[in-house]
Amino acid sequence: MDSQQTIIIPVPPLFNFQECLWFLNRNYDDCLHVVTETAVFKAIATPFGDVLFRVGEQGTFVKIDLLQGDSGPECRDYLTRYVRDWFDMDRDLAPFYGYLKRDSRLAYMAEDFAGLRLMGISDMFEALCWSIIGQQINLTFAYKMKRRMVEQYGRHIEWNNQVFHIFPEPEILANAEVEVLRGMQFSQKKAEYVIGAARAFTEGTLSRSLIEALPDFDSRQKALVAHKGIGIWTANYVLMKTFRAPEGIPHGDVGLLNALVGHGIIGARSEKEKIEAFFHDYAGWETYVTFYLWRSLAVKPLA
DNA sequence: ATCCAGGGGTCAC
DNA sequence: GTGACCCATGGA
Repeated sequence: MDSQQTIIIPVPPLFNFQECLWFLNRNYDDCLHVVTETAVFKAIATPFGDVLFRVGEQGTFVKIDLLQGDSGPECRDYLTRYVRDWFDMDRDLAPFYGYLKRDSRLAYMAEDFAGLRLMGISDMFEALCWSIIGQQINLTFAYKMKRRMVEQYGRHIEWNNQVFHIFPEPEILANAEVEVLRGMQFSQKKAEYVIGAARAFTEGTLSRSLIEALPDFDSRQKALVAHKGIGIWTANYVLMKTFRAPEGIPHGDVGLLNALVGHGIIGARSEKEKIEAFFHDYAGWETYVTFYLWRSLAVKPLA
């Protein structure tokens, strides 16, 4: 009985749960999961209904505990795949670490961030909305806006006197009003973009399966950028987080550029050819090195 | 007040 | 395709 509510997954080499957990927490207030010292709680919508689960570590296993919702075998399989994807557990990082260690500027990352995985956002609609919200504003503020939107439009699960939020469905946000989002400090355009994205999903002109069906990175990027409010940065962010496309470099990203300057890889933000050369050296791992550079921007608080 | 923040759209060339 | 310019909304 109890065993049916627990799933264990052997951890792959070069995997460090605590590093991943720390990234999920950082110093931001993400409303879509709750991180403790040893675990992360998350509620999601599944084909089997809303589910609340906890991901922790047990020896050399990642352990998923089902706390609320369907615990049948199909749902457990779904959650297993979900967590494997979320933590990018099926990737062999050895080649990437090979590149890092040959790069004197970034070699320290292979030690300091050892086992950190590129944390994904498997729900493309969520990834898209989040990247629209995050355009050109600081992350602290972006997380606040996301929280207001999720609390207003999303479902939630209550468990142990705590609330766990689920990202809103496109059908709900498609009928949201710009004025309401403006009240949550969305700019006019940002409100229009999010609602527009939700309508594209409900109308079927945009979906994960549509993008997935396209043959290559360029056509996927192109299909995304065709929508209002989605530029290269936003499209590539989605391709990185949802589809895990290695080429999904968030070109022009302020954090990325700051990290490149900070590591002496470029002298100024405008040095486009040096940036290109840098990513050429990490071919196949462009988004991973971007993720690690983002990670380098966040300083771990002293114990 | 000033500059910055995990950009996008428009419009000329 | 590229670059200049404008836009929005807080944070520090």
